[in-house]
Amino acid sequence: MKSEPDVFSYDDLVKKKREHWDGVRNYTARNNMRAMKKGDIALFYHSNIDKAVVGIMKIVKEAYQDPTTEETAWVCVDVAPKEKLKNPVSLVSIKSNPKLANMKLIKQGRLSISDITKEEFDEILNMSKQA
DNA sequence: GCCAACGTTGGC
DNA sequence: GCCAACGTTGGC
Repeated sequence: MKSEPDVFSYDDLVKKKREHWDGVRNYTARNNMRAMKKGDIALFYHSNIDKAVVGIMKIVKEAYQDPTTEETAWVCVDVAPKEKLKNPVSLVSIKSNPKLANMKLIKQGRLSISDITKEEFDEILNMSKQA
């Protein structure tokens, strides 16, 4: 899940303990949120300035009506911080890792919420443990 | 600041 | 139902 860090960063989430992931106005991203289950984990990606995966979150509330709009088409989920990565995993390093060549993050760059395989997730975690 | 990618909208 | 025009996102 992507956010611009100058608007809402992983550290902001840590401070707030939990937050609604609202304002999504893209059907694919919305469908991905609808597929989320309570207890699922997700990566927090800083777009624009950082361009790096910075932390792990967990889904604490499944998709419900987005309070920022009257339109019933849109939903949000609630997320909470789980673990901050010791070393952020940059977009450049993700792109240079052949195991991650098929990641939606790369293949569909504009999509703000994309799904990820367990293999990709584990690979990102591995990379975050290296300096 | 530019541009590529791509989703959305509206005319036909 | 197709497609051109337009708007938005995000990397560079």
